[in-house]
Amino acid sequence: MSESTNDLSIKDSGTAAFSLLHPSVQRRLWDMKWTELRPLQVQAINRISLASGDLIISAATASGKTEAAFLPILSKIADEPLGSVRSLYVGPLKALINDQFARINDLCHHLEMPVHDWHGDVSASRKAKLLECPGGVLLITPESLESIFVNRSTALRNLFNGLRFIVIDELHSFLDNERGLHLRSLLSRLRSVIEQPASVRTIGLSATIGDLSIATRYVNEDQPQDVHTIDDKIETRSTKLRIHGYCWEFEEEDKDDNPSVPDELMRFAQDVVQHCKGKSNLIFANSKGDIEELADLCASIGRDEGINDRFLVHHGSLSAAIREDTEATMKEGKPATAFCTSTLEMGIDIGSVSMIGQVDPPWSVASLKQRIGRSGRRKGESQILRMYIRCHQTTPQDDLFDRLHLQLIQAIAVTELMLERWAEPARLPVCDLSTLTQQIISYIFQRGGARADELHRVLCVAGPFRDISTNVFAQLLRQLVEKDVLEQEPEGDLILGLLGESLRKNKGFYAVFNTPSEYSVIYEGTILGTLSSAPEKGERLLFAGRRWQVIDVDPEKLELHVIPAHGWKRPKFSGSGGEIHEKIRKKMREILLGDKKFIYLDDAATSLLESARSAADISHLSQPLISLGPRKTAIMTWTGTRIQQTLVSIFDYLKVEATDKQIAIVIGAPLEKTRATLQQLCETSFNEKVLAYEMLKNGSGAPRRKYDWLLNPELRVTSLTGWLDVQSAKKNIFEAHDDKECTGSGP
DNA sequence: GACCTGCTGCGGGGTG
Repeated sequence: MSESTNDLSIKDSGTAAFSLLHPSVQRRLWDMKWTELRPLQVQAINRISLASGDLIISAATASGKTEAAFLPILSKIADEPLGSVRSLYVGPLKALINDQFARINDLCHHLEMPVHDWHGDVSASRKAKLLECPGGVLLITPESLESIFVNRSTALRNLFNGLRFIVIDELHSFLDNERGLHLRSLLSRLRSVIEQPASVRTIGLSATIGDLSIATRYVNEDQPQDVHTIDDKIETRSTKLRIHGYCWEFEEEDKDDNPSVPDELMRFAQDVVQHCKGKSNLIFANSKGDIEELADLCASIGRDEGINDRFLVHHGSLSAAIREDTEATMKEGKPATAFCTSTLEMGIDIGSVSMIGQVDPPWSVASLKQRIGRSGRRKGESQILRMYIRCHQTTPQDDLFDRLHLQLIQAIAVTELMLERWAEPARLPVCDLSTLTQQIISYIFQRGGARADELHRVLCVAGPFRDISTNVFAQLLRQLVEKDVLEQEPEGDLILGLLGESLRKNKGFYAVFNTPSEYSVIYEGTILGTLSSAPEKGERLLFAGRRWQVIDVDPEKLELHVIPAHGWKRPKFSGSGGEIHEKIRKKMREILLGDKKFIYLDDAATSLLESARSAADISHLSQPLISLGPRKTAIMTWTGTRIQQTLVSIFDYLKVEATDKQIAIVIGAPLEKTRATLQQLCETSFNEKVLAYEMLKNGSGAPRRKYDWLLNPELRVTSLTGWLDVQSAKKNIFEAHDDKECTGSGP
């Protein structure tokens, strides 16, 4: 080795940590001309090299988390012989795995360490190579890990028997959804296959999250208190913020093929183009339709004004080729703006971005934080965020909730909460019988059959489905036998029935999340992406940042053929939204009823806030109940999506007409009658099951999971009761009701 | 009113 440690100026704090690394890893860092280890990396190296147990590294994007984990991991497994994968890396995206594969391979330059990747785009021959000679590091998606359990069950033990580390990247993206539950189940099943599961350490890499206790429970449910956390909260980059307000009369949808563009919409798009000009930018919007529409409008303004910047699109309904094209253009570093959904929120490297735009408020503070983190990644640069908020033009005769400009108020609320360094704590999913069903099928197929008590032990006692009682589990098994998903053999073993076998054979089996079938949009044999519903033949269409005309619709093959055209029409996508946390709505109350000034608002936003506040004042919004005329009363709930939905189902049950108005529930009854209803509500004790039945009957608001259609009503209700929040809903009403009694004055 | 994520086995045909 020609270099000596003297050539390095790795700072003192890092020297000791550096000395803990394997000589070949050290040598690679010299090659790469690293001059220092970041504090986060020093901590992680010490922890992984010198201690035992699980670990969570929580830090902003681009803080060097991957190296923090893999420098010491590679050092520890460097001299282990082949014969088993030593470190399993699970990532949520194929693109992320490709990125990380290159980075980890790079670190292994001087090591005799194989690095394997396994996901849907990896060739069968590469997969065969791993199966033939397992060793080193394996990077994989949860779905591909599932495919190993289903299709390579005999190779499982051989592959993983000597496993030492499990790394879960972007851990925050797994905490509160079915996919994360799926992954937990797979990892728990993996441990049950290997000889010394206790010696496997789990390391989670996460963006900064609100509540680390959920993440520690995710990583080690038995001993969450033993999970060490490295929380790198230091945000050295400064943030520049601006909220721009716009206000116009929105047109009804579904007009002709060339809708006119209102002046204020034009002003908004021109502002976006001005702010973006000559730089690299990401503009996030809340819907794919918005993205297509705005990208088209900005591109045409750019052309008219002779601006050479590119305006691109990126969202989940576009083909991989188009998305990769956008990513590549962004990476080039030439002036370009990508209009995108949360597809560009996570850690894929798209180079340096100078400005982040957000059209309308984001649904969560956590997501806003992630988005801002994508800008100002060069040393010394600040993060720049511009929010563009579109509001309805209103007159005093309009609906109260339109006059409150809730979009703007929500934008200020998430901004304020972000400045307070708060973010939504995740909630682990409860009573997810759909994902449990998928795991039952998977386990039975892996083992070629299983007894009921064995299934229960593996999935519900050792695995993550602990919140499901023995009784409900038995009911579920009976139901699955009834539906022919499972069959019981005379000796008592459960095997797959006809339906179970066909579900398992379907290539969609490996994912636990819902994916409805959609139309492919095709131009000259190339698939541009997908649409959930087909426009009529001859209609115009904005798609993938270009204008098209539909020339053929094939409902059998689900194909939509298009040719370039001039007119335009916003495309329709289907989707269900997320949940808004109650703290955001509480903050909105504070903003609407207070008089605090916000320096980051532009003039238009400031005057919209003023008019919202005066509407709030005139309508006595601080009161818990507001009369909206002879037949309508608003109950001011100021709470999150889940409690709102629970309250609506309570009113449905009481046969009272109720509508969710974000910050309130509007009752179809006069004030006095509503007061009586609330009195009744406070005195009644509700059975959650009854409410869940009510919600199921109305078919609205409740989450729909992939295999819910296999459940009978009783099991559906059981899984819904885990989602409803009756206690908090009643508390919300109690407080409002008590408040009224205390103040003794109605509006 | 609204995001995102993932995917195997097998048979047919072509090439060296």
